[in-house]
Amino acid sequence: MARRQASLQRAQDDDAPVGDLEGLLGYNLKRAYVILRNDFRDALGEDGFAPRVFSALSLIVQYPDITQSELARVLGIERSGLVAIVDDLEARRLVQRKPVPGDRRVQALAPTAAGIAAYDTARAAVQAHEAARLSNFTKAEQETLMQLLRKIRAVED
Amino acid sequence: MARRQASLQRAQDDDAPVGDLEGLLGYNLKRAYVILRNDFRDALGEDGFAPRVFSALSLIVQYPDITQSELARVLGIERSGLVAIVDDLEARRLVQRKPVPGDRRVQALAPTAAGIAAYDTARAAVQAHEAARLSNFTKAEQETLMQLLRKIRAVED
DNA sequence: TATTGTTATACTCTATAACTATA
DNA sequence: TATAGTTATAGAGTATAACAATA
Repeated sequence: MARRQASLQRAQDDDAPVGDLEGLLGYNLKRAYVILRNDFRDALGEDGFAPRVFSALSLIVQYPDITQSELARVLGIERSGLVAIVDDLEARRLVQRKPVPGDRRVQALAPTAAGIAAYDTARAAVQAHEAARLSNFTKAEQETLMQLLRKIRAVED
Repeated sequence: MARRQASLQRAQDDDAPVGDLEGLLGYNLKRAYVILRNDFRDALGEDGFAPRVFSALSLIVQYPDITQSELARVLGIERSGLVAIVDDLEARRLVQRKPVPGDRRVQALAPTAAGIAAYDTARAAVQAHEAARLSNFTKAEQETLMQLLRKIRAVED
């Protein structure tokens, strides 16, 4: 604990906190995550998709007839939380719940044509904002960062 | 959009989503952040510090007599949100609000002896959990990851 | 008995706006 | 006029528990 009682000058320059927090992965992840989440909202505008809704739509478009339970598991959220997300997408006529022959408990989720189009538009906007945010990164740095972030997930208990 | 209608097999293996989302920084950040946040809670236990309270305590311990406004700015949150955090720390007798001679609007924040001890304990626990989470990372990878995450903040608007 | 989708509920996090006391 | 701290409030986001229909 040698840095205690140091000056706050460096922190006052920018909004870069100093000291122990800088050395903690959780803290650095949180700060970076908040920046990207705000970028996301800027990219999709006032009544654009919430991040979770975008992620759900992405999977429904890419894996049509995915069920809600599968979707919840893949996204790492609760089934109950998915209801409002799918309600949202269905209210916008971007996704449709369909009965599955052979198991009447299950609802398969399929994108409408409008859903596919809306997803492509949103994805392009998000990707553009991310590219702008990473404009000071080399391609190699971008790839390394993504790879290391995925590596954290690889060990998940 | 070539991957559309592909199989969900890979996603079903683990909880690793596939497709477009994997290529988005925001998504990868969110997933990694959630893992580290859960680790943080495991590290500090049932009624341990919330992440924000821990961060505030960290700065108060390292920069005693920091004001609430400075603290809010450094942490990137609103002044109003800091009240409950400092209330929490003061209720636990870990931090004290002190009047500042010369400007009676300001409250300086100072850690108590118990606050310093509690911080050191908590920090050690968090660091241990982070080290465990990163056990499959080389030292160089850990350093690269931290550096790239900080680099995202460096361009913040 | 177990699973899918659902509802109800509550709790955390956080931003906005307005207030007060000081400057 | 502007700033520090505060209060009230509301909106996300998300987890838990319980339920009905179905397997």
